[in-house]
Amino acid sequence: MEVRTRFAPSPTGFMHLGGVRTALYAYLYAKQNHGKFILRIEDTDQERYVEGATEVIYDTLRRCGMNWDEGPDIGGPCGPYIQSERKATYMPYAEQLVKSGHAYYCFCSKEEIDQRRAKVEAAGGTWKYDKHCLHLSPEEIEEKKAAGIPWTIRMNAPTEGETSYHDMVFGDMTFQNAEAMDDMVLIKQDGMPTYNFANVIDDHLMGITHVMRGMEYLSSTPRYNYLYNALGWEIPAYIHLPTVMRDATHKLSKRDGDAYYSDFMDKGYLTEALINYLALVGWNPGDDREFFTMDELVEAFDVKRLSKSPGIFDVNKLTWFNAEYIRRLPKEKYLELARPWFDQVLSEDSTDYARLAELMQERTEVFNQVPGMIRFLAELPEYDAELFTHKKMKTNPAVACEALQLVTPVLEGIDEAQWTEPVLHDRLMACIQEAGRKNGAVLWPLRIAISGQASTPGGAIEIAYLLGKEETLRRIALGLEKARAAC
RNA sequence: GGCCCCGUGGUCAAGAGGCCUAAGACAUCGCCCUUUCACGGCGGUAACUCGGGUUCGAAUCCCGACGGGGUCACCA
Repeated sequence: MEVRTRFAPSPTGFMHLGGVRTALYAYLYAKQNHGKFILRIEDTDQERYVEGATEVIYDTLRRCGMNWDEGPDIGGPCGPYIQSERKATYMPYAEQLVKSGHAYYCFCSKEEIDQRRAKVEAAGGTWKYDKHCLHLSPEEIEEKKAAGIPWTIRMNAPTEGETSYHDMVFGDMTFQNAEAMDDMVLIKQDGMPTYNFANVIDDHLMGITHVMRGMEYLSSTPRYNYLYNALGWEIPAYIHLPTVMRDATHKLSKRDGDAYYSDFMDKGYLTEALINYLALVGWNPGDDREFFTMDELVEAFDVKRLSKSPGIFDVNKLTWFNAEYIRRLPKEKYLELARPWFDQVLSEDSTDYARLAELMQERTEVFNQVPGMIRFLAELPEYDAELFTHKKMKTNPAVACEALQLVTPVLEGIDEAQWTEPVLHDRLMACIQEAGRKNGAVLWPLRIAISGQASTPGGAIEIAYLLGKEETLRRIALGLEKARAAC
């Protein structure tokens, strides 16, 4: 039988990383079994409708390389793939369940239920819908409906016995019906199905063979199975996934500002790196491989190697992956991606972007660090003369003074048109040798003077080249003053 | 609180009774390379939650405790 998995997000406007990972595993499982990956939008909660939210889902999935075989935009044999457009398909099944005694009309208002609930809880009990409307006669039901009293349809949950099912990750699960089941609402007052109901109906109608979802559904699965059985449908295989956590005690959540796919894209993470990392939170290939393309993941993925315990999302490791992916980028691609970040503080008219990109590529972990790393090129930062002191280079302000004086005429003597790294290198090295100095003793102060900071992308020569003759000389003069004042 | 799940270093994790004086990766620390930083190379610190069993032998099996998470909506 063909494997069919689905990703069924609700359109909230953002793609949660936990959701991205769930989608990823569902995609991988389908593809490695040469099956179909289906996208379904679960928007039965009309109050939560968000403009443009489905586009966010499409866009994210596409950029991640998870192309769906059936979905709202491309259609398919089981459409429509948006639940709000399927409204009419759910009611008949609900009515069928009413007829067979597995469900019933309920006319209780929210307020009435709240009251009864409060009473039970005040008495120290645990509330569960009390089947108040279960035994309404057909006449009573018609009367109430005719009177315009809003109604819902509730599942008539069994109060005894137990339900068992098998999960491909967690193994065999057994629940006492009295504990795990309740008369959950199937059809809401607005006529829309609840998630619980629509999910079951659609998964069946769309031929989903393997249901992948977060482990928070582990304990509600008996209720879904009850529905499948009541409808006479085959229960799908279940693959519940461990939670992605922020730390040991908190889930990744929007409050951290680090839970959404877009958060990471905005910061300058690469989708490939994110996917690669995410795949490894909760799953591992069983060997030491860490780098995977999507195709390699499809090949290597194995449900049996899915973890049961929650995984903490480690930004450190993600960042390392990102840096690795950035280093492996072709030069041109790097420049293309870095350009907007360069533009934040520099202009291509005055800076050799291509060269800057070469220098920056191996130092970039996340693109949002780039502006801060190159800002000194646009403007010499305030710095302390103490920066001229470096024990290993054996420099201090006094040494810097001499070094800068030594170097000034040499640089002044270089023609504007000759201001290239090779020329800079040769002239500088020649004069250093002639003066009998150590490279570091001259180049360290030079770099400090022209950059104003201890750490820069590239050494004195590269920085001088990037800055150009005029600016380099200007900064050296400034540095000289500063060094002098400090001796 | 009831029910369910989980428990190897700071993090991801290998480990499915002896191969474990417990792998690898990230992070961290030190050294080397180097005109800084980074990259790279080398090395170090660091873990089987605890307590009982079972067994000749347990990180691996069982029980309990403890810890953490999940779930108990007309939200998904």
